[in-house]
Amino acid sequence: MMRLKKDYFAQSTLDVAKDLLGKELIFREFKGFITETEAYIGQGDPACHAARGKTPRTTVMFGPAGVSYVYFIYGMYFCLNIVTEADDFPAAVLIRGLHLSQPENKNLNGPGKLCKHLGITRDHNGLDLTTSEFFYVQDKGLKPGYIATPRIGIKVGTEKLWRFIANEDIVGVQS
DNA sequence: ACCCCGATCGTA
DNA sequence: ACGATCGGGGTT
Repeated sequence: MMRLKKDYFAQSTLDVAKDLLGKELIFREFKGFITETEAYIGQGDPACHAARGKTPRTTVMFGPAGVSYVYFIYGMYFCLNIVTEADDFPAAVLIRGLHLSQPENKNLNGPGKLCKHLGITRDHNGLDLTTSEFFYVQDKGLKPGYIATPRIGIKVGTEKLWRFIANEDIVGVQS
């Protein structure tokens, strides 16, 4: 079975964020390899939305691993995360880049652009990627190398190198 | 009820 | 470097 299940997402967030590079994300008719991720861990990470406890928005991050966390930002964009770790341990991996292979060959760099292109909105918050028929992640055997950098767009937690970018030569052109 | 500002992006 | 655009969440 290639599809990633709950045990996979329930691992440490940093491990999942790195390992998701090169995995294939499926959303409806769209299919593509994950090229960039960021880790957010509620405990000790002030940049994480869940850092100051459970709120209506962050509730899904406190729930089971493998569930989508989609949030609205800057009045016009949505960003897709996948919840990680054990129940009641708030953490998630932000999907920042996707190299689409279907239905077109296109590189989607940036979480806002990615969601806009795929049509991911608040309606897709809280979906279980380990059971959904149209929204899931699978392992196609790709294991790209990567680099780690500070995360983008945050003002706290910038010392952590929790952004992971797959090597271009394996999964396609970055930017 | 109010107000500040953000896990972004396109344009300058 | 900056503006667009609006919901979340802390504060009053």
